[in-house]
Amino acid sequence: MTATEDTSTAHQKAYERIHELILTGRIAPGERLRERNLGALLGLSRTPVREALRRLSSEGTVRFEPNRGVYVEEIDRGELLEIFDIGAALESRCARLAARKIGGEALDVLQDCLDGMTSLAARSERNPGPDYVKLDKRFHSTIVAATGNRKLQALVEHVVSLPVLSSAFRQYGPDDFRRSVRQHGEILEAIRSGDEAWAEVAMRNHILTGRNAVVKQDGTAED
Amino acid sequence: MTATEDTSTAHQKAYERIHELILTGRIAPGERLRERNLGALLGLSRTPVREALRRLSSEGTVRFEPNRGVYVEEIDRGELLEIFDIGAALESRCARLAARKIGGEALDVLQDCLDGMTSLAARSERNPGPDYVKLDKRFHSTIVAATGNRKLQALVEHVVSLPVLSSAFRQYGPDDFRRSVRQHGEILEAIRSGDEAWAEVAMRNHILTGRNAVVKQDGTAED
DNA sequence: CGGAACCATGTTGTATACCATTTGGCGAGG
DNA sequence: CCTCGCCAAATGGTATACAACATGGTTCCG
Repeated sequence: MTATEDTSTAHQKAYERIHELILTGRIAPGERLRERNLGALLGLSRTPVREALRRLSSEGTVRFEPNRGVYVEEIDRGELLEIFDIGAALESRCARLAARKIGGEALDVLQDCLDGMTSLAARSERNPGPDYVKLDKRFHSTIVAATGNRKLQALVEHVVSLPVLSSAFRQYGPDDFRRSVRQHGEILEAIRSGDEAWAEVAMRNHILTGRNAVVKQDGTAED
Repeated sequence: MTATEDTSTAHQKAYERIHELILTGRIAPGERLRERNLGALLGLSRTPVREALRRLSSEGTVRFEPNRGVYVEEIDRGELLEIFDIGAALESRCARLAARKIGGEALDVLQDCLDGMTSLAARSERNPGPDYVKLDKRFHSTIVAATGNRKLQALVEHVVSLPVLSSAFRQYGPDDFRRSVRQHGEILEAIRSGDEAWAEVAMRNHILTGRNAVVKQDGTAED
């Protein structure tokens, strides 16, 4: 394990695995999720699986149809771009607040994430894989947490979960990942120096880069 | 029942009731929520209660501490104001999109909500009560749903759930409610006419009015 | 031959049971 | 008298069991 993930509880594990399955496309949009099935796959009972699905439902990633099952929520390009815009607004705001309020401990975490992402992006010729995504996630989460606003944290966690990661996962090439790492470095530097305006803009730049990647993959290209 | 609420499922009922208990302050911030307790109170087993708590947790309203229980999330004035700003940004954006995309059916729903709120606000000398809040919620939900963006819908649902309602509930007087009704009328008119800029501004005006109410109750005044 | 009702099967929704962990109190020992 | 450790009760975490609903196939009737 590269990231120190809290897989102590079953539902947490279920959430992470299912989320990953959806983001990586192993479970396609519109596809049905059978609770018993997932439970068997993860070696768990239906209960924690259901809790994970509730959470995913609350985040808008899946959809409960009463007595008729759970389905992966479809999302079209327009929606995704819209969400990127919102994510850019929210996260840049968080970066600004973080630059003002962040403490040394959180800065260390950010540095660790950055180091991890750097080595992953440098080492592999291909996509860095799930570990990279976890670090990316953690980096952003740490910044949002540094704002001290828990509700805001929950919010960004949701809006970020899908677009940033799904886009990153899908069609980023090695160069894209390296650029992403560089941008994370800029964000960290800006926050560390306490430059609110820079932090805000660096984050916005980062998110909109991801958005652009989605724009460019114009939907005609299949894997 | 004034609003056509979907209380068919137990967890839905649990969610609404618990949410209401928290918003109305019957359960105080920081207080512990015991699952068996709530189950007994609502006439349900722990399972749907737990699912409701998971959802509330995902929304940032409560906090799960592993093996140590669920607690109502505390929120200070600064956080709340911050959230209002975000809510203003998100909802005004939704209003703009809704003005472009909304259909006749959704407009009817909005009109119904407005009518209901009007009569509730006019009739009672005191605060209109929970029914008003449900209509308010439904009004906003309908607008967000009209954007056609499910992820965005989930997002706004979360950000709105606490601030708009809790503030409205707590210290609005009859005049405040009447003004709120008038603003809803403006929003509906703007959306119906398809005037995106107006819709956006009308919504922002509405949210920031609520924010101002929070600012004014300066924390020194007790009930 | 076509359609509708019924039944079998599978899946979700909810309740209950069991296990792990925490917590508060009591008693023994310093 | 204070402290440490053990024990019991309570509570959360997970698994399982049961009930309600949806679905697809089959059969019976028109």
